[in-house]
Amino acid sequence: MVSPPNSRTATRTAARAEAGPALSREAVIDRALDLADREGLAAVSIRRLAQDFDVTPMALYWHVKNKDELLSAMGERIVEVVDAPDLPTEGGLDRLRPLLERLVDALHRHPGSTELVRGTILRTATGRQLAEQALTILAEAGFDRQRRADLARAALQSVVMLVVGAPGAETDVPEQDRQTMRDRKRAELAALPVDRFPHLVECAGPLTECEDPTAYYADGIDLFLAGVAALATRIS
Amino acid sequence: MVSPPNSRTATRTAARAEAGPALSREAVIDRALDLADREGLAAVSIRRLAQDFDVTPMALYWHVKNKDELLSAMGERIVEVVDAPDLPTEGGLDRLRPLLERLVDALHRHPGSTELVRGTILRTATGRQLAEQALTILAEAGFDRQRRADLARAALQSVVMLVVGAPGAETDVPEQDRQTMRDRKRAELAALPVDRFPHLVECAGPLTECEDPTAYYADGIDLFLAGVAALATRIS
DNA sequence: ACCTGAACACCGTTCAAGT
DNA sequence: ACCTGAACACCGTTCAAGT
Repeated sequence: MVSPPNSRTATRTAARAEAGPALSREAVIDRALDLADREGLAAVSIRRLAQDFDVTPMALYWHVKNKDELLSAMGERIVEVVDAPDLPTEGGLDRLRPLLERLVDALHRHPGSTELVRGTILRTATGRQLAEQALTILAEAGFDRQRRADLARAALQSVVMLVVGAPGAETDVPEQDRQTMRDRKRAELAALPVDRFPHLVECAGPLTECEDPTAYYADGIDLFLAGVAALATRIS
Repeated sequence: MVSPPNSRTATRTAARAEAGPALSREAVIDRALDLADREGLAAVSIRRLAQDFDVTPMALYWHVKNKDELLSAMGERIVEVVDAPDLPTEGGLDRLRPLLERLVDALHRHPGSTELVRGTILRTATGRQLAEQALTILAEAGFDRQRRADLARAALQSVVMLVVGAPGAETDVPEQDRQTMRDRKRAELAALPVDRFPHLVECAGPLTECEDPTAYYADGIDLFLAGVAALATRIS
């Protein structure tokens, strides 16, 4: 029994059929994002990705410059899908809300890589568009240059923080271990001495698990907007 | 010419004299924190630390369980130095301010490792004390269990965010390259088309460099407290 | 109690070479 | 244009052995 002349290619093609699309820059980035969501950002390695594509590690270097560039591209990719809203000419600070909501939605699709967004947001087209819109709204609300820069930054960072810091967001650990991890944390808090940490014990549940993500994100955005609105009344 | 019987020990002792204190769990953690501040968290490796102590990598495993435990210990160490204030019985939500201020001060001492705090804060004694105090204040302000859990979490995370997300905080890059990096970013923003990104161009400076850190942190805490205060008036 | 030596399974990356 | 092979310098970690 002899192997067919191109058995190696054949098996590779078969593996690709399982693995999905052929090697390309886009495919690499998407696969890296999925991998990060499933097993954590630490699981993303050039060699691991190459294995998934049934290709040698060096093949990836044709499509991405190096690992740093891959990580940047992942962050940029997450933001680029945001469909930035048109900026109404009226509406005051409330016009910030749709910006933040859309960004949350985009980040929430890839929580495992959301922290990468922090470093890339001002380098992507849509990220810059969102920042420009935020700065415009803040300028019209009367904030000076320094203040609106800080508030725009805080807006974007708060959104990132909401996602990566959500209760029960253990994105650094493989998917199947996450619930175990949450349960362990919760039990740890619940077992604290009640006389010294009554509130921590009482809040063990809501501190370790997010029952209603929609409400969580809405409340998070509310908090930020309430803060900005309060500061705005102080200056006028 | 023969070497003295214990020449190896002698040179090692000499190296230690340069390197500082002898090997110990505390020393390892402190050195790791300093290394992270100078060269970024990525520069912290077991082997690199061992080299700094003039010792084999395996020697470290006597003092720390593994690298993960070292990273946790670094985060815990940063928080443990906080001298949690006594909680006044009166004063309302403003009592949150000293909590956040002291945490900012502590984090600010090790910006390169501050992100590690996110995962360890509820596992340290002082972290739990701060959280318990925050929850107490929020409970007395009338927030329900779910809300005060989310707000306490937001409080601690906002502080972390303020430090790691400060303009010009390029903690992932070696110390000597940071100014260059900031200048590059600023130039990039300033070079954007003025017709499409007028505010981004205008704010290129304040977005990439922090002129007055004290004011920056104070304003950041103000923003959060203003938000919480506004939410508090909505429920009562 | 504290440290070393040898070994293993990973990692990113370069460079010349293949098709 | 796109991929491979070989090689290099790193990394975390285990285990048995030394003192």
